[in-house]
Amino acid sequence: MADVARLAGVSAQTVSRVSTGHPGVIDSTRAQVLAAMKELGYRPNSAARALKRGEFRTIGVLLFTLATTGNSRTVEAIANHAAREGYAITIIPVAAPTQDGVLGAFTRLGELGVDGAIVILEVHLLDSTRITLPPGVQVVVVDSDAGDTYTVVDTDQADGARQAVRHLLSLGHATVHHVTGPASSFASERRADAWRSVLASFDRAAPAPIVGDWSADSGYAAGLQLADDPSCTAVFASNDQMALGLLRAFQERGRNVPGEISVVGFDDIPEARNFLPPLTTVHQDFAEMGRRCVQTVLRQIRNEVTTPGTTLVPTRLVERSSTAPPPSL
Amino acid sequence: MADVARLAGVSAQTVSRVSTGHPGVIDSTRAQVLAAMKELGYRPNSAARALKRGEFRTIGVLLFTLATTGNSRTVEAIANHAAREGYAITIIPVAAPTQDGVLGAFTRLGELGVDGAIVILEVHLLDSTRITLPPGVQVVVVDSDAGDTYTVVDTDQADGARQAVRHLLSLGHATVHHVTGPASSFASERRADAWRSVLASFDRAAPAPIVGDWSADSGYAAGLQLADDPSCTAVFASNDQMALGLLRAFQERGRNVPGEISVVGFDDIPEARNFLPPLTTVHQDFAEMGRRCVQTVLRQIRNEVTTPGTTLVPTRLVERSSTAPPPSL
DNA sequence: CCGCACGATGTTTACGTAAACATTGCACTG
DNA sequence: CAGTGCAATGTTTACGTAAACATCGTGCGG
Repeated sequence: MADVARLAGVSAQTVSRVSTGHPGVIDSTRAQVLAAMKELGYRPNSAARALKRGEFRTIGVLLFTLATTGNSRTVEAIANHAAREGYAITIIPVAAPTQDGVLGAFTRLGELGVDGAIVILEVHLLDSTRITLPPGVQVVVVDSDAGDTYTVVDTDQADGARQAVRHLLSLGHATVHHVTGPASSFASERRADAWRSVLASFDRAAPAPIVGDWSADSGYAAGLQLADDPSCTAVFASNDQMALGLLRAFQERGRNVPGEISVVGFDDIPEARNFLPPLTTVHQDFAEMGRRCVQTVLRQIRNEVTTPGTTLVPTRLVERSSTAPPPSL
Repeated sequence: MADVARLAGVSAQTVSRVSTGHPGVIDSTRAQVLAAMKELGYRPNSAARALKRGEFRTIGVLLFTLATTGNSRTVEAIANHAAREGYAITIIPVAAPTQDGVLGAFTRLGELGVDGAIVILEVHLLDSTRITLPPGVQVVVVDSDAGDTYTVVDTDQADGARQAVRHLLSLGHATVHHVTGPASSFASERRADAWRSVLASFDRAAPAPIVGDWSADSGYAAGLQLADDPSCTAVFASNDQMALGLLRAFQERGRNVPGEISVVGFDDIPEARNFLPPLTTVHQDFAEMGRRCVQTVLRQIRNEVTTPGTTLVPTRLVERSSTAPPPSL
């Protein structure tokens, strides 16, 4: 900066004013400074800026994996909205889905130069008293019911699942089987709860759910099991990948979808409309998730206040060709 | 830090020594300092650290989207390996796949406090003379042939495509159709080139390729076209999503896969093994990609030298159930 | 028993920026 | 034409840390 000032024949402060776009610099001066900056290839040093300003203009995103569609799309939306607000995002991978892994990630978060953080983690990993948030770092949590402690933004899991199950029942199915995500997942738990409660509200017996792990393979395994149960005419899978596995299993066992069995997924990944048959599924608005996360953290950062509470992002059922009335009708 | 020093009854420098794990501090002193840190909830200020040390321990990742499997899995691997080396990663989304979008991203990169960067972009967006790299920022490029200018790490696209095409020819197919990715994609171009050259080396005519856009929908559209061509018995799709679309189109048109038509994809996304039928595809090792990217940038950062050149990550064909000899045999 | 060497700790300083305050000069008013 | 006010620019200082150098004390060899 000093070099630029010298070359432009002004003070360092004027250079600073130009580089921050401050008003009160006459055009001719500004032009000189800009020329000098260009000639010397000057770039403001962000560390010094952050030090001086006391803010980093960076948001940390803590997550365990980017491999799930939901996470990667949420992160993408977060990155885009943050960029629009002039914030960068830093990914902080959680080494292992354990208390220690989370603890380590939070430690790094604290050392990292971040004004706020978005935590995309199963909540039960968060409730440890050992985790101390870096002071001054505002946090927003996704996929969690910690609404009384943290600020939470989440997809309306329950409503999505309700729509799925009601859709199947309204087609005439006697009941709906369910393939869940892993037990550790809050989202999966919510969806299962909603599934159970809708069945209960219609006085239908809830078959024992089959526990999957989000992978298509686990859906396939579940499908092999369900295919042999002639009473099974409708399955609600907790995500689209598992639904894909179901479709394959039913196809291999000669059970026609949707003729004999209907399948509904969750997420509406882009591929879902090209499954065989095209999948009826619950659409999640990941872009909106990201937008609200960013909006919420930024509000907290700017106000320096934490307001616990949960924001729900609505879902909607997308009807395609994997659902139909049961064969008996 | 001053407060901690006062409470512990030592100098600020000693606090610094403890917090950086410097040797030469007697245990009793260290314990006092640590206690004081804990009591006051002290966290080192990373901006000041970065300013003093002249490094940020952060790597920027420039990309256009996280929505493709390849990108998100590569980023995940990058994040994990970087974390292992004590580096954080910052995502810099490119607003639009245009020169201006890229330019903006590079500008932000320069302001961002980053020791190096990994650029996951189509190369033709990079060759603008308007793009000036921030001095001192080392760059590694993915999905590009800019090996003479930048350091490039990439999947061995050509070899993967060659394996796919050779596999189909060795099954007895007279020729192989091809559904490409978007014209702007370097990876797609490479795969198409390899497809063409293998056909040429076997003296087979290359049918006109169909241009897709990576989406399953575009694969479906291509499939509808190909299904009506009775001479088409084998298709190589440039990614798995488009292969999925092909499968649906063929199924809808009553063309049995693999009985009448064989399909090969590229990427080996986790879902591919649960397609109908399970997809033969070229496996990409994204984790290895990420590892090499990080390794390469870090080497550059540490040596402060740029060594142009290309590192290729090998691929391998995974044979599943979507390929078989052509019906005539 | 003196002095030297080394280990432990303290003091000074600089990293690059921007806020706060100081100064300059010019236009406009009475 | 002097005085006033404001716009443009300059000067000083502090942000939190860690390297470099300075100091202190202790143990050991001669």
